[in-house]
Amino acid sequence: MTFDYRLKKEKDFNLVFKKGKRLYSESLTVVFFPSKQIKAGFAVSKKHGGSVKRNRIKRLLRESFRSFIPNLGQNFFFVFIPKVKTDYSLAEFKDCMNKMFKKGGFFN
RNA sequence: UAAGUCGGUUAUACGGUCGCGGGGGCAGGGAGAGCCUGUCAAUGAGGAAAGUCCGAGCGUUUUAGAAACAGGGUGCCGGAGAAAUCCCGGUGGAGGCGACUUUAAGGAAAGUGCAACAGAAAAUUACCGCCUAUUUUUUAGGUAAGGAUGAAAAGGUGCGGUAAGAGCGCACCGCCCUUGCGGUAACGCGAGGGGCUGUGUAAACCCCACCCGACGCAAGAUUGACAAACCGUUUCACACGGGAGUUUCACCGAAACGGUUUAACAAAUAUCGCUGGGGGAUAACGGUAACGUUAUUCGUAGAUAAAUGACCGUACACGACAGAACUCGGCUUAUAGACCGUCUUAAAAA
RNA sequence: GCGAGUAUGGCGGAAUUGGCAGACGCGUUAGAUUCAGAUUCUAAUGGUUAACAGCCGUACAGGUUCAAGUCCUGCUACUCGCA
Repeated sequence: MTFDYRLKKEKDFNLVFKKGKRLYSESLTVVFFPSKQIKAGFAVSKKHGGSVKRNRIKRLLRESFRSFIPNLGQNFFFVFIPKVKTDYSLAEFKDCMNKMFKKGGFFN
């Protein structure tokens, strides 16, 4: 997942959180808002654990989002919020993302 | 062999595919600029990166300069080091059969405070008791052995002594003074003398000695407008203001006018600070050691919503604690498993 | 990243200089009042125990002291400030 696909600025985050819509699944919440580009950000708080755990979660989320980029037709800002659990796995995140993208109709 | 003691090392390894961070080479595009694209081979978290408990560099504040007070810190001796409350070696105390561990360890005879309850009394004490005289139950005197209270009761134990007792006398121990020897020193070992009122607490205030200005990379710097900085000229003045505890001293003047500086971007990192530094590894020499000196060699993260992941294969001990955010030296805390060495005790054998 | 603070019953919140920990309020439980309930009144209320005594107990682990919620050190959790 390259530099261009990342959501960075605080303005953008605030925009998405204030005006965006939400979808829920077992281990993920996604907030999205239409825009010019596809960009994704990840909100992982201290509730999820120490810095090692938090980095691990972000890596897994980035990896799973990367696999969906070619299939996404419309341009949106996404913010993913994982739910607090003891264990996380890539397959679980991929599954949840797939479900939510189908629900929202983001695929081509 | 068992139980222990102290110290050290390591922190999954190798290969393949996709992906990420910061650079580099090559090729192409472009007037030009890492401005864009492609490609190649390298490279990319720790022993604690953590806590932020100390110290230092570095930055800003007047170049942090002088003195006094306030505030804070440290406190056996010697050494190492840029420095430190750390580190190394020793001394005394405490614990352990021992290897060894541990220790904020100056001053209570400068002064002040506190010592609840209990007890007669908590610092020049006398309730019961004991003894003597008077007397028959008091009064006066002597005394601090015994009782009782307490965490602590006025050197301890024994013998002598006495009306009863008491360092009143003696012996041993403790304390203080003098002194000899050893040690750089803390101190140790010994000799002589003194009968030797004076509790504990300074991690209570405090005294003594030594040290410390404050704030921190979210420090701070650069680029636009308002403005600011610098330079020059003129005028005014010795007052006011300027340091993030206070006072005094030192130091720095103020205003007006003229000139010079100004590519883009406007973001809570656009650029700098931002990584070569008291660096690491190996060897030799000096030192008990911390460490020092010399030689050789290595080139080693620099992000900013913030880089290490996914999948597959092989091996085994089946992988703990855990993620750089200016840098370095210590401390403290978390930590699976494996390996190496040191010494001690007990048992057995020789 | 840097700096500062707080922690005491079920909850809020006291405890002067170190000297009997849990004042006070709320809640809970039991009893009384009532036909019943509310209100009111009384009692109990940290743990261990059937109960008493004793022991333990101020986030946790040590230290100083005769004695620690209080002083010192470490550590954990939470809160606040700084562009």
